[in-house]
Amino acid sequence: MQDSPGPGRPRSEAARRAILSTALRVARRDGYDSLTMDRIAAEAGVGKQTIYRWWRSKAEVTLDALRELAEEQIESADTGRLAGDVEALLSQTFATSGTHPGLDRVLCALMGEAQRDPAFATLFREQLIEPRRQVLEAVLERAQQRGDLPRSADLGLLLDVVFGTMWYRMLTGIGRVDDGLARDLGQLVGREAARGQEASEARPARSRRASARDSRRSSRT
Amino acid sequence: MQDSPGPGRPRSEAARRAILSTALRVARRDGYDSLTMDRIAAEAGVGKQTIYRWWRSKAEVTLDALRELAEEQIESADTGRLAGDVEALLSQTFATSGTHPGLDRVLCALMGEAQRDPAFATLFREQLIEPRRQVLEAVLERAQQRGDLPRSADLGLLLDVVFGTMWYRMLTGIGRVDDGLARDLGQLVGREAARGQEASEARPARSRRASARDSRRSSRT
Amino acid sequence: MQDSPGPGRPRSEAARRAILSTALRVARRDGYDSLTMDRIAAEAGVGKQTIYRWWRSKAEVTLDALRELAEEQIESADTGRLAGDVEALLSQTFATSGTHPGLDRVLCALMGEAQRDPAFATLFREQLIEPRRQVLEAVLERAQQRGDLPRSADLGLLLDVVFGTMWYRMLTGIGRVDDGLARDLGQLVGREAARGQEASEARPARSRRASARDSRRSSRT
Amino acid sequence: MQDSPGPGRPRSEAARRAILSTALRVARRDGYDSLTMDRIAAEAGVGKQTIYRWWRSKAEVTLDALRELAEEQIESADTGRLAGDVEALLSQTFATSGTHPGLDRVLCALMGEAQRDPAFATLFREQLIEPRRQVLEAVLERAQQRGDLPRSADLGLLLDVVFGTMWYRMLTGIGRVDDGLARDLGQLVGREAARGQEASEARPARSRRASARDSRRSSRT
DNA sequence: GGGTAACCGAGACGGTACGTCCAGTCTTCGC
DNA sequence: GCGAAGACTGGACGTACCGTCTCGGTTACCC
Repeated sequence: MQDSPGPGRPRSEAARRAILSTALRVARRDGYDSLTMDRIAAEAGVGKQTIYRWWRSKAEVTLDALRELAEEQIESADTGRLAGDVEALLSQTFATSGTHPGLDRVLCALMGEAQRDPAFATLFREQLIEPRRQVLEAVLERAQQRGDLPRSADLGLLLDVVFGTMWYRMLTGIGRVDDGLARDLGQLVGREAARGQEASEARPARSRRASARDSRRSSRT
Repeated sequence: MQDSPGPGRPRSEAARRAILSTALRVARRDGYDSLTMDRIAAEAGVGKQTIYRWWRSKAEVTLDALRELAEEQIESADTGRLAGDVEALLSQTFATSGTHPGLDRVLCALMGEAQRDPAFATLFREQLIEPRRQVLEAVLERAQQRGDLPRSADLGLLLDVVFGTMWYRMLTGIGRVDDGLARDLGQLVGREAARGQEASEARPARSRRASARDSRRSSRT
Repeated sequence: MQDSPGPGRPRSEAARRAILSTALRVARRDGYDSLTMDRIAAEAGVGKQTIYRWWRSKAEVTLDALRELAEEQIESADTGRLAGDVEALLSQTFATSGTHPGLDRVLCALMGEAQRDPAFATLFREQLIEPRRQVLEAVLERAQQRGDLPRSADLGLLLDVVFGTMWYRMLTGIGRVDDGLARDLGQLVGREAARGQEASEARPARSRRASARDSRRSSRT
Repeated sequence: MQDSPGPGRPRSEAARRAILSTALRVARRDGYDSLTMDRIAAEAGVGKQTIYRWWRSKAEVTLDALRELAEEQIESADTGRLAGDVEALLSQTFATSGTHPGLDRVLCALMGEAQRDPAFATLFREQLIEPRRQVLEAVLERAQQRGDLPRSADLGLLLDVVFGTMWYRMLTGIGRVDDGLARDLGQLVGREAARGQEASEARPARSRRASARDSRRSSRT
């Protein structure tokens, strides 16, 4: 089962890289809205068809570029305390935007695109939203195993709260997305954990979904 | 200080209403993306210039229509308990989307537009985001006066958390935005209040911004 | 049979003059194409309705302005010789364009408008084309009475040739419309007169239309 | 020196033909004024951009269509006599309008457009006006070589007179443009030739421009 | 001297065409 | 078969004018 390239010219890695880097560069420098397929093609020295052969829209190109850029980083620290872990994780996430000016705006633009194109919305969720959730979820589950967080805690809700607050500030421009927010959210999660533990003693461990990966059904209907 | 109409033909109220209702109807029925200036004009029986005379984009038209629709509702209940008040408020907010199918998608689309057009972003924040924040802020301040919520609480953060979670679920499609979420968030705020009270006893009442209207500086830098 | 103005506010002479002078001024300065009804109204300090009440189009306004301007001049000299009379008349006509820069271009623009609007074409012919023809026709008829031009001469054709050459040069920009042309055309008419006299002796005075006012039927079908 | 097509998709000949024929058909049937870019695009089944890629205005499209239509015809007869040659040439030219109803109106409309758009005026002169002049000029030069027309004759003036009279009648609607006119103008030119010959004997052969192609300087200043 | 009627300015109205931009597809040649 | 180049259809955009309308207000006459 070797991946025989089959007949014909193989895909050009150079073109692929040129497209991705051009898309990200233009989007960061001039704003995502001034990014057009024609412009990517022109600036990357590439035919438009070559782009359409591998991606369905400029949103997917940008997402791909972003995903590649972010592939390195997702690493969760282990400070021993839940609040500290969360804070460290968020702080690290926010730092990326700091070192890459304009990246946060591109991120917001993609969230905007996800509202217009359902196909892209799925991709966006799978490749950008979910991976982050899983990292934080891992941190929370580790806390559960340590006993810092009761088994009954609604992990999905906590994920939504943490990432929701972050996205809300980015999207609306209300409030900064910085280390202060990382600390605030870390402490909030920490307090919820403590509170949850008391609750778990009071209430006899109501069964909750172990995984928060799909929190679509996490709320009571 | 009457509003003298000035010279010239007065603005047509009929055209204004036709434009707003057409925009909202089309956006809800066929999706915000199939809403075009040409189509609003055609279906409202109106010249395009008449739209551009009073609004700058279809986003502003839709926002105006939405604002008018929402003008009635913002009423905060008073259940006597903070968690109950928050839950009631959110529940009521979510109900609007329930009774107006497609409205949530329009809302998300507008949040998307706000990412592309800074001028619209400002309008969107001022006319849709901030009014909701103020209603919830009033609830929180009432709780502070009742003593249910310590003076030291960071109201801005609480607002961000509550609305952030709601928007995050709407925008990503992860998790429902229903009465379950209203309850969860109400309880979370309630717990934060209790926790804050203990904290306020421990820490000697660090000065915090009284108003959370501008939470832009609410995080420690 | 006095022209009792009847009831109601009388027409504003000030507005009429402002409209005509504005139209001519703008058309001469910025070109006829940058003349719009809105602009006339704005620069003349007049409501658009006031223009439409008295004229049907900007072409008619301009024609009116032009007609008023030209009302003074049409005066035919009498040099005693046909060629001299024609040359003097044309020379005088061309001089008007010389002293009023941009006027020739406006004239050409009106000829252009006459191609698009049949109603205006009639007006244009009656108020600008025909009056000039009649002046020249009078000169020719005077020559006939003097015996300088045979009765059998086709006056209509001569009028067409003289004015046609002038208009052709103005419209195409080929060749100058100046005193040289006036002399050339004067001499040409003079020669035709002489030639016609010989012909009239040879051919036994075929009946020709006395008036060239309507040369529509002047050619043999 | 072959015309290598270069890279990229070659221009669509089908689209080019569809555009030209649609433009001419609509202009002839419904009048040049009801010809719009949108309509050409729609009826030709073509994107608007494709029209704008190759032409600058509907005037240029129509001119191109007209030019293609006229490419066949310009053929000068040789009757042996100057008057006959001119008459034959004009008669043939007028016949084109006869066999293609509405074509004369389109021609007049283009002359009108030339008054509004200097860029088009140049094109119009080069591609429609000048070619006709050159055919007649060739006839006149042939006459000069035969000795029917004196070397001293002002060819430019004769061209202006002949075409000027024709255009004047078309544009103003005064007088027919038919075989009668062709005969009248032929005879007029014939008489001028004879007259010129006498003059050339009297006056000692004043130097005149050999070519009348550019009669811009043909008149004495 | 109060009606009445036609005028006046201002400017919003429905509508048509414009010329541009971009999306997504198609068609050529060359590697 | 992939890739660069670039022309293609299609559709929305935002602007410019047109010719009409609807205000408040003015100016004459005529009873």
